[in-house]
Amino acid sequence: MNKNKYYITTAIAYTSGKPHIGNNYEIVLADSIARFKRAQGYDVFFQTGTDEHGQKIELKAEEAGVTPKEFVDNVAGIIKGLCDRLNISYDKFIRTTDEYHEKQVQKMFKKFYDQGDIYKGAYEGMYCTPCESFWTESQLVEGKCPDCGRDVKPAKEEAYFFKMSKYADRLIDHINTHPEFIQPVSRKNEMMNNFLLPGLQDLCVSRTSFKWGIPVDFDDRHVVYVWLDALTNYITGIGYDAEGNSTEQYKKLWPADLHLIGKDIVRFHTIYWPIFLMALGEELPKQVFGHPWLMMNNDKMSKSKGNVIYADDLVEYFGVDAVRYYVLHEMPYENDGNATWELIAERSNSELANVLGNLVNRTISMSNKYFGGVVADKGAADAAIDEDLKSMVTGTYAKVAEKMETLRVADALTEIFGIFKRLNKYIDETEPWVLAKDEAKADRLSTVLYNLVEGIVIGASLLAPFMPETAEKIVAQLNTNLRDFTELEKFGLYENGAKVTDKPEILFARLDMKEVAEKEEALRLAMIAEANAGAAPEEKEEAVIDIEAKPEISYDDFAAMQFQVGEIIACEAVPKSKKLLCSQVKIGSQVKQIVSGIKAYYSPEEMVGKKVMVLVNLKPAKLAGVMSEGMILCAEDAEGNLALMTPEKKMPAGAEIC
RNA sequence: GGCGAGAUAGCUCAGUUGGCUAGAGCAUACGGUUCAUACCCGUAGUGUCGAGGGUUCGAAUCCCCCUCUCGCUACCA
Repeated sequence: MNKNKYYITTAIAYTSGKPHIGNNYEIVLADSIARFKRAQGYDVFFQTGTDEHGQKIELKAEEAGVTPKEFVDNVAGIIKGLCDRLNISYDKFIRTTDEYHEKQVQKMFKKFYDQGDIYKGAYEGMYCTPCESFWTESQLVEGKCPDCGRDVKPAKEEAYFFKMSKYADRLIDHINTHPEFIQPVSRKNEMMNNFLLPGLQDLCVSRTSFKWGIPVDFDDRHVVYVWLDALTNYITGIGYDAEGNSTEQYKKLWPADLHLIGKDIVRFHTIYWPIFLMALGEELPKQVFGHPWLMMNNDKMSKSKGNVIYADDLVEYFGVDAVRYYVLHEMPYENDGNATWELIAERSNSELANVLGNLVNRTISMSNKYFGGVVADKGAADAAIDEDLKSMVTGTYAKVAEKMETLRVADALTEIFGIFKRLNKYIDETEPWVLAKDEAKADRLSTVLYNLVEGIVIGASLLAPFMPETAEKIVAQLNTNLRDFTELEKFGLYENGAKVTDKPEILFARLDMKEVAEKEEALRLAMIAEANAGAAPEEKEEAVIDIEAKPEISYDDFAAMQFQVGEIIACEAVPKSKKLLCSQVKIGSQVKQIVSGIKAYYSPEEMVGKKVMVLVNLKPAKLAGVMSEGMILCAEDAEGNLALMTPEKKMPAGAEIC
């Protein structure tokens, strides 16, 4: 055992709305690791929190008719409530609107600027409001945000940039010399191949297009943009000071031992965050683990599909530990996991109710039935059977600890349940009900029951970091306490002659699959109804779309563009591309080949015969290796749906549009 | 298009440097048992190991090629 510190963090949750179980998975995982490390004797500090700035929140607040602060206060409250329901043992809940955080972010920004890491430039491109991301035209997918698939607006703004390239070589070196830094390793390869080796782009770290953020104190038109604001929570939360007056706590805890994050933000945690830290002259975190996602029916959760699962609904129905068990045990290390109400119910029945709950119940029942609840080791051992049991039970801690060392939490749980399965088998081996019929074997029977109780106590103690409530319930029924981790390799510490409860409580009731299905269906319908009710007025509002105004142009600018009606005489999908159609377009007497990114909205068959609006004199270019000699024009709505522009009356191919 | 991962039992997956009749869990069937929440214990399976070719005494494993899936990324006028 040791007194080493262990600083673990989760990503901070964005407060634009209530998170679903897929988001909560991370914090349950972090919690089980934190609890396990604590039990091992580490001086653990576990930080989580909320990311509360940005344009999206500004807009959401406006929609809701409240101030941004009121909005995030509410959501942060919801998130804290979920943490409580999930029994999360965080030591610190940071909010990026906390005053000390905002102050330090300003100081860091200034420091970077003063030392030449941040410079002022201009950002021009397409902006996605929900993602708060700028994209170059070429990055867009079908003219939409490549991240979320939603509409983007052209925008240009003055902005501060961080010189990433300055630190790239050092980072590459660090990653190469610290193979454990990025986990799983497949993510490391992606970062190296896609970003670091080709050359890092500078990162935009400020915005002028919205106000809900931390102001840049020497240039108040700017607010600090998301990553510099959010990532730094890991140090501001424990008392970092950019002017050198960091707290003792900070000096003790930093660098973090583990940043637990979703695989979607690995890039920010393994590239930008380390570089910020290098620029601050601070050490890098020891490990970043990008965990996979929890899917619903192998599909992304969506309110309109009615398949969003919220932790509080699950906790209410299954109980907190059944939910914790499910997400911890069913999530693979590297691939996305899957969840449905049926799967959770099935797991709860087969593992929790049958294996664990029933074991505790039958053991206590027998103790009461045969010995009035008194559990005593009468020393009547059957060496062949008992020693195998004992060595299995006492050998489990080492196996579990080994799995936890590499964050194989699901495997650790499987090891622990091995104890309970082994104990069930022990009952069959010893057949207590047969022993009970023979007075001469009373001592043997007593010892058997003692061994069972002792085994359960050890198993429950190991289980405590993962299912704290259940572990407590078990030892309470056995009238004892959870065992310290230093004593898990000893067998026989249960107080000889102690008495178990005479009213065993059912730990996990068996669930009727039909009822589970009905419950799920009811929630699904309610959710769809809510989504529709919410969506209807929204659609009305979006009947009109405003896009950002472009600079005025002269008539000559306009006249330079040649628009004509084209008739599509043939069309086929571009091989090896996901979104492109290649059309042969008849314009007057000539036929041009034009490639367009509209495969998602029009099939090649339905394109043929259409009269469309074509920009004819656009410089030809190769798309996905296919020559394109113009542009077919489309209208686009807020969702990014495309519609071809066709003449309102019959017009011949080649007719000029002017 | 680039880089990477993968395809094994009905389902989820494990199979180290090639080596006995290819495994585990869940689900299924059968048997045992009755302390217990109709539970627990045991037994049994079934596999063209994605397709094809090659190296080898021997290939799920190594090489080539093909098909499909997935991740990251680029392009998408």
